[in-house]
Amino acid sequence: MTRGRPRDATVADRVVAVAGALLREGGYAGFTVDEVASRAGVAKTTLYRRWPTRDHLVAAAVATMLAETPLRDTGDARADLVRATLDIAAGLRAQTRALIAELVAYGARHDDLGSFLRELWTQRRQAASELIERGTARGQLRSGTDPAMLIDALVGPLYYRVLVTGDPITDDYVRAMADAALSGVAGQAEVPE
Amino acid sequence: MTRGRPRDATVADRVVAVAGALLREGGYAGFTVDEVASRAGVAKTTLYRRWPTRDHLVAAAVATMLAETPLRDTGDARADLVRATLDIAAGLRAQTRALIAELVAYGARHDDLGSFLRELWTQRRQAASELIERGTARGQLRSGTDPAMLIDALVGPLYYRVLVTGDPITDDYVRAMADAALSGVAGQAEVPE
DNA sequence: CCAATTACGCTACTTGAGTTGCGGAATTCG
DNA sequence: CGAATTCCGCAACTCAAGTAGCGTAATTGG
Repeated sequence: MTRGRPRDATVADRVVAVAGALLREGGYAGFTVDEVASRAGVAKTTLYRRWPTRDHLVAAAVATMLAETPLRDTGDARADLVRATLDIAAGLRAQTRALIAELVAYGARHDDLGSFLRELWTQRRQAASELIERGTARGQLRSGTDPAMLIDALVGPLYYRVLVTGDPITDDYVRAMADAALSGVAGQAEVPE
Repeated sequence: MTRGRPRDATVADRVVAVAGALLREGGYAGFTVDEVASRAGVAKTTLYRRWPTRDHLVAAAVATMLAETPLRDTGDARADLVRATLDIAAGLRAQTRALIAELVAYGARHDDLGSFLRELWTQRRQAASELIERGTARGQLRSGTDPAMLIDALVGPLYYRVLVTGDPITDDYVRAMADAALSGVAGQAEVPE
């Protein structure tokens, strides 16, 4: 069907794997496109034919690194949300702050890359929204709770601490903040238990 | 007292002014050290003798750009906090997202620069903390309110929206979120009015 | 088999960040 | 004044991101 020489299907996998390894090794520093190309046994130009900038390459590597921590729906919306928030906090602690910050900066630099990253977050937020709506339907959260605002209230302070203030994120902190958000934004359950 | 040739005191002012102008003009892109040096009539080496990296230079320029929106204490802690949060939201809207994101990334890249920036935020947070404590003392906020957590709840979602999700920040959104934080984290006033 | 087509590798290039070395200018102390 | 000291400008350099041109390999259609 397609006329010319087919793309080497192994290139993408090899490159992303090498890129991820380099990021884990030396973090943001020590990540050069030349090194990725050399280690993956690919010409730099080939690399640029698939990922238009270094930032795109980093983003691709990080996207595959994001362990998909699934969002469980046990029927207790509050407990599930607290758990999910704790998971996110753990992820933010584990992944170097620098990597998160770089990703954010990349997203701001390139519109297309920003859309790509926002797409990633949106998928995860979508699942959380549905969980919140089910919880609302069950009467575990105040009716009229805006899912987006609740998510912002739960997750926003975490990113703020990691990216801006640098304050530590303890599990106690997360729990306290989640309780506050659930009582403030989500209000009291109308039909307690 | 000091022996050798004194530093040209006008250099810093000129450079920071030029840097700020360049940032306003072309945003993050189009900001090159060479261009700053050339426009300020200073050798690039001189520039690097004062600011160790380009990031430091950008940070210095932005720091002076930060219009010090004062935090007023009218005696009504809740109203003052809502107002301050609206001011911050306005600032986040005005300054290009890219600039904020770059600053965050810079802070993550260089420890020293990160400390410098965190120092900036800390100063402003300190003033807010004191306002919250006065409000608590007046009984306008639940006693035992943790100032840091309240600030996180107020401001965190804003940065989260700007940096991560890209969702817009309307005044209505800010007000709703502030109300929720003030009822959730700060609880009800023990001595209403 | 042959032409068109597409992917790949290689070399060389441009641009901007950051460094190095040196000579000259300004200032203080003796 | 002269020596020590510190700042400045200049030119040349290294390094990494990203680009351009060209030759070649692989594949499909005729």
